[in-house]
Amino acid sequence: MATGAAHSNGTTIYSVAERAGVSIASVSRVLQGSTAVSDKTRQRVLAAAEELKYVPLAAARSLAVRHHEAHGLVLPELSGPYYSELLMGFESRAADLGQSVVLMLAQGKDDLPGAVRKLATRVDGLAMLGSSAIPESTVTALHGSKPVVLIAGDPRTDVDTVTSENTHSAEEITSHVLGHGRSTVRFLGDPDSGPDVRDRYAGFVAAHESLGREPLEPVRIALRESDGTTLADRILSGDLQTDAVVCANDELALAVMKRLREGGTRVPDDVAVVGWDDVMTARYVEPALTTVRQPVRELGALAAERLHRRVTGIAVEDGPQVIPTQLVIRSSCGCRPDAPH
Amino acid sequence: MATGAAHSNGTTIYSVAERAGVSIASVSRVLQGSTAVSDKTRQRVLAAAEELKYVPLAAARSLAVRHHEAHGLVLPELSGPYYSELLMGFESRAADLGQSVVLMLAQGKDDLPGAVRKLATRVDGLAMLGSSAIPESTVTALHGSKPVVLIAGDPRTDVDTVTSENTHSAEEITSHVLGHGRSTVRFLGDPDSGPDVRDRYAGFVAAHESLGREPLEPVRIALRESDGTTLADRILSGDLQTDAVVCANDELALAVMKRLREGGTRVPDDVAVVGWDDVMTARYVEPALTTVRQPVRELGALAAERLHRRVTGIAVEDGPQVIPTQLVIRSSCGCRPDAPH
DNA sequence: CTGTTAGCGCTTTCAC
DNA sequence: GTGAAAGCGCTAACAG
Repeated sequence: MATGAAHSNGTTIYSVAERAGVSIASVSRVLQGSTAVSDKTRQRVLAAAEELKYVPLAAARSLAVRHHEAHGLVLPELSGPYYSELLMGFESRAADLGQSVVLMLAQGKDDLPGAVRKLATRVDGLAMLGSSAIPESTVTALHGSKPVVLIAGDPRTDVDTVTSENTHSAEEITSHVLGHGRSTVRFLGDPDSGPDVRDRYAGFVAAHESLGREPLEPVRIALRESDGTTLADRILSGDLQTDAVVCANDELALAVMKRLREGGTRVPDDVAVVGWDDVMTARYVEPALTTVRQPVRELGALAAERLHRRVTGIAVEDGPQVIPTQLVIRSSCGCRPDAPH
Repeated sequence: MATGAAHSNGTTIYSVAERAGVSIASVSRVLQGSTAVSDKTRQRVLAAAEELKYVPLAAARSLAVRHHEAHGLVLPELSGPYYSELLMGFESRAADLGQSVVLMLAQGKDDLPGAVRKLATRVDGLAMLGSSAIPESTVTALHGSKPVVLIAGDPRTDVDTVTSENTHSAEEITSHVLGHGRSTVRFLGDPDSGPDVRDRYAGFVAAHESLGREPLEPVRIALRESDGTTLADRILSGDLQTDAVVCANDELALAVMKRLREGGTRVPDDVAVVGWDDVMTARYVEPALTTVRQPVRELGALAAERLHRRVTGIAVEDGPQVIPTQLVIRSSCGCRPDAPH
């Protein structure tokens, strides 16, 4: 075989071997930290590799070893701090484990299943977010051929899942609002948009029931600023009656609160507002937003680790992994600043 | 050669060929949309591929064609909306161009140059952000072996660069503040932290000079919330005198403004505050933040496209590419709400 | 139009 | 301990 040129650096295992005066097998051995190699050979190879700044071509290595040392991650999109944090956690842990991460955003792909299958072709496994943007069928189809871990999706028995706690925290924050003496508290968000919103609504319902109260139907709107504004207008116009809203995320809560105040409604006096996520803005607004903080970065890290264990075949305790969240009491719920509860 | 099993789907080009009753060459041909293939063969192959859900193994293909159909992107980190937007734009355009994106975050890598070299091994080219977190030497080293495009870095002649406009906008926003009759306006941010901050300061200086005023030295602090708070304390204590601050980003501006108000200083009456980026929070705070909006997503898309052109050898108009920004006047500069200028 | 075959760069037996 | 050689799955000449 010829001493192939080409490739990024231009240097191949052949160049290194030649330079070191050994066979490519030896080069491969020392670079893989493999078995017995004489110290002399090792030195020569190391030196040559260093001088040539040799880095094995990933594709060639992948083909030979039949894995990619890369994790796939598919997220709906990237707006807001949630996905970014998740991604940071994921990338960080993946990198620690020596895995590259190839990222794919579902948004704007017209053939998501196809794109995912193509993605699967260059990674050892993939993590994907459970949401309406990423149909469960997509993960089901993959599972069996490649390890998959579902993030913030439905706990399933057939696929690894990592989630942050939803139901209990939702019950807690709802109870807190109810505890402020509110009578008509509404849940803002569509339980069908994804497992997390669904579970938060479940907690909302539970809080009511444990007090013997009748929970209201959810107000099914998307978790975007614009939807919050529109909704606030409905409250202002008297179209929707309420004295407290439990929002499925902060973006929504913030938008509602802002518009409500612009319209002359007092928050929390007239209507209390609470959110979910604890985004940066939450503590900047007046009144500061009561919300639930999720350890999102950790969630991402966990997903990467879990995936890696599956890929490498390390035994993994089965079952869904759920990590706890934290209620953050500020003022928008009716508590006074710096004097919660 | 045996009919290899293995791989994600388990199906290889051999399985497809066998199933279709043709040679692997024919399979490859129709799948590459290559030259003359009989309609009959095409149908059979297509059918077989479909039934087997065959997707070529990326590594094998890469090795054969000697490119990866993937773009690398290295970012410092991912907090705040800036990088996320950039990434979304990049991913979106890259996907449109049929490129996967493998992402690397500089943060936390102790051997960044090494990591980048390894990354370079699995992509056709990479885009990286110009910042102090990613030394220019890193890109210089790569350039020559792989196409590189620098985002928001120093316009260089040896490397492709895409940037959003800084100096002129900075001059504009500073002039605006000066126009409000402020006498001691300060620039918050470290010009040495990166090309963008440096250019913004240059605009700050220019604004002063064109009015025959003496610009103050920059207050060199990092663009983080905590640094803003600390700085606001210095103003409150009288340690630092000023009646207007031009901040190098919104996060900083927001933090300063918040602390100032907590300390009883009126914004904008006592001190005006303006920022840069137009993050979500900017329009939620009271007073709403005057700032500069950057088309960040577009910047990312541009980077992906430029990179792709380089990779594929399409002729590219040389020279730095800079896209315009937009001054967003709200109230924190001294303008009254809904009655700018 | 189609099949055979020679690599792409790397890992890994298998002999020596 | 070390080299020769056989693949990994795919593409691209090269003959028919």
